[in-house]
Amino acid sequence: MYAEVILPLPLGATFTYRIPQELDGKVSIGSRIIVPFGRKKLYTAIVCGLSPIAPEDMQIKDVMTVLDPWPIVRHPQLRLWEWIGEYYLCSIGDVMKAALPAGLKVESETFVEVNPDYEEDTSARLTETEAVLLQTVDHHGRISVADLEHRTGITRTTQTVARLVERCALMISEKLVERYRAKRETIVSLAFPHDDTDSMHRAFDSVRGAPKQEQLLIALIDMLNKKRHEGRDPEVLRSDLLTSTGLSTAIVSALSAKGIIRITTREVNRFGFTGVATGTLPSLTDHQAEALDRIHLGFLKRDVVLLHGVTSSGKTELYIHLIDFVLRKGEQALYLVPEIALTTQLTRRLQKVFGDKVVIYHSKFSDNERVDIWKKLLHDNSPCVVIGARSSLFLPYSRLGIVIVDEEHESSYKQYDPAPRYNARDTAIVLASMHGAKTLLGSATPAVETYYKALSGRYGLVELTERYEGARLPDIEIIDMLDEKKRGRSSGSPLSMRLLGLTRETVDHGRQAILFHNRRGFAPVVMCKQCAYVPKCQYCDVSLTYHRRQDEMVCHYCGATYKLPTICPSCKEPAIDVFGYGTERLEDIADGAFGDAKVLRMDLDTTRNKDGYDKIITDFSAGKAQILVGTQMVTKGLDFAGVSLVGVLNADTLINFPDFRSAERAFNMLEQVAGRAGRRDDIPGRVVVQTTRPDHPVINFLREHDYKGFYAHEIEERRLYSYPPFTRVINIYLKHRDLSVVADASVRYTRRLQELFGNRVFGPEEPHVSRIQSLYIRKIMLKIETEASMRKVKAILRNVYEEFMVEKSLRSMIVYYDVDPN
DNA sequence: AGCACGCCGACT
DNA sequence: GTCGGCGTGCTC
Repeated sequence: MYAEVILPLPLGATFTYRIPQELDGKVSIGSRIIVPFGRKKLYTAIVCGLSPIAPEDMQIKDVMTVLDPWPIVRHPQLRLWEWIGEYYLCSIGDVMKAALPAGLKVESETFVEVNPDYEEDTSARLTETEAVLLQTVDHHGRISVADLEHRTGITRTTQTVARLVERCALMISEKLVERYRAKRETIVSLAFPHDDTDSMHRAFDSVRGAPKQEQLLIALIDMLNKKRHEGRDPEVLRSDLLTSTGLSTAIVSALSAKGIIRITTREVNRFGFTGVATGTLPSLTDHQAEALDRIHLGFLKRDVVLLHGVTSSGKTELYIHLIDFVLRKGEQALYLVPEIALTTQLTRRLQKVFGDKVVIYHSKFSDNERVDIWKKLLHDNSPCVVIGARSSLFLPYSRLGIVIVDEEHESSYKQYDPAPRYNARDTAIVLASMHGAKTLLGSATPAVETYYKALSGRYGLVELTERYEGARLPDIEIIDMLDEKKRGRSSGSPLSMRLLGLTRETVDHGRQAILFHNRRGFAPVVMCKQCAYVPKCQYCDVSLTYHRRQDEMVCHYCGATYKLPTICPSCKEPAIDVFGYGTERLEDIADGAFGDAKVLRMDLDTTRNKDGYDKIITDFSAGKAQILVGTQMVTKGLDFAGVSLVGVLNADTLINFPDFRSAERAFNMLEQVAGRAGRRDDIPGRVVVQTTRPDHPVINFLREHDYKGFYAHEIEERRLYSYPPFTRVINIYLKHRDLSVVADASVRYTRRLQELFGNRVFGPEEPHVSRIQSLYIRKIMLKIETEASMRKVKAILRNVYEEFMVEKSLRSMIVYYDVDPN
């Protein structure tokens, strides 16, 4: 038999391997196997097909190992992988890379060791590099090539190592590096039945004169009796035994060696939910109950229903009821959230109702944890609800009943880099349909595309217009910053007098304020006051942001850091200064301006580690701070009861974004932040938006919280300029290290596409950041009618690509697609 | 994506 | 000659 195989590489094709006799019958579709690929590398591959026929004119290698006794990828998953590859124009290997947690993708590494039979041949002396390498290997024993290069600082060892192997000095081998480790616990129990008094006496006799062993034995018997008394299994965790006695593992081993106790280990899962599930569902208001009925009705006719509910209208309660409904049918539910960050508050809520049926899955989990969850879903068919970010689409569901996509409009559902550049919301709908399941999209500000589909009848539509317990939407006050400047009041401060006053008032009343600003770091502009020189990133063609905490300039695209120059590299004057405001500086200003009010900051820099985000949220909701300064992050579905003021410092940065989604993005984001104010009816919320464009449509609709008005306005713009949902956009990116090569190639590429697609092609455009990590970029945009056949479009795109890639000078040009871009 | 191979220029 | 840099082609 022959296995068709997917490799985790960006290669278009699948590959065929022979299944050797000894593995006969052990390989099925979805199996995880190890195969040799290329000269020496070993990779994890997933079997996607089996055939008795060998492909012709090809040397076929053998499958090396079958890693698991059963397939680890289910059929519907493989179909989803294929769909993503097709639709988002990337290789299935790219999809596999994103889908499998790293712990399931073992790879080989090359190791070298000294040949024990090697004797120095004095007639042919070693070169210096050879000698250094040999010496290092000798010193370290078996060492990986990567490690060797790291230690010696020699970059190209392969040639040298090859020569040393030829001279029989070194031996090389490929070793599989297994990353996954199951969590194990060590259990201690008596080696004999507890009522066997003879053995018991003998045991105590044998520890006489060893007080610590005796102490441990007594403690163990104590704990075991207690467990037995409580009707639980008579076994004790070694860690519990050690902490309660303060003794070391050596004592445990000694008792084990004497045959008194038995030590066993077992795998445990990492889902340590220990709380108690109340199992009671939240009660629903009349409005909510009605909406729930309408959702159920909607699902009778449609596979997708949009729940359009204003902020604080209690969408989560409805989700919980829907999940419960599905779990009762014995099916699984997937609850997608746009940011990992959102999960904490939500998880607690769901766990209270569903207890250990709640499974959390996102990228900040360790790899081992993710593998555990994968395996749990693979073997355990009992109903559960998975809460997760977009990667949780890839888990091995067996009987999915519903997918809920919360905040479906969120742009973070779209993966931008690396491939697969998929939208989790749209992929969720496909996944659900593969399982015969339903999809519920929920949002206060649905994406224009989604609302359009709902209005045109492709999706069901259920609206929830009442805010929880009648709480009013906050009043929105627009502050014209040009006006403010004219009156000379702001004097360069990022806070208008009005916002300053309101914040002070809020703090004085013992309430909380959120200040939203879309720029992190201390100062977004570094410039020479003398000659206007602006330092840029050497790889990315963007100006740098000054971060004061680390006292360095940071490139927000690639993360490169630079020292702040003391003298201007251009005019040699000591006139370098920083300008503008980022969240770091805002935190400073707020700290100084509001007396003893405590200020917290939430942005990428303060939430780097796993718990950073949690800590800020817990502290702020516990009232440990009065002011929260932050970027985007503060807009995302957080529930702070004490917040009565939200300030948006610069709405212009949102409005002025130069792409077709900027108005939508700005409206959603502003409406979202506004929703953070006055979550309780006893504290009226107030929102202050500072802008230099108070008459912009986005601002006008925002003032009235008028989503439908905004939609009606925006959909006309989209129709007028043929943007989604009336067309499908595909962006084509060309990258090359040489500016003249991309510049020229992109013009010709566009021209060629125009011959085939006519006026559906736009560009080439030099993107905002026209160079990232030393590669120059050009963008070509394609607007295709939604009814057009994607298959044909894809075929044409592939042909054009092939046409250009035969040119020698373009071989090293990178071409990739972004389908349905943000 | 890796990795080898081949060509080129620099160093000794 | 040796070493490192870089472009090119191939992987069942």
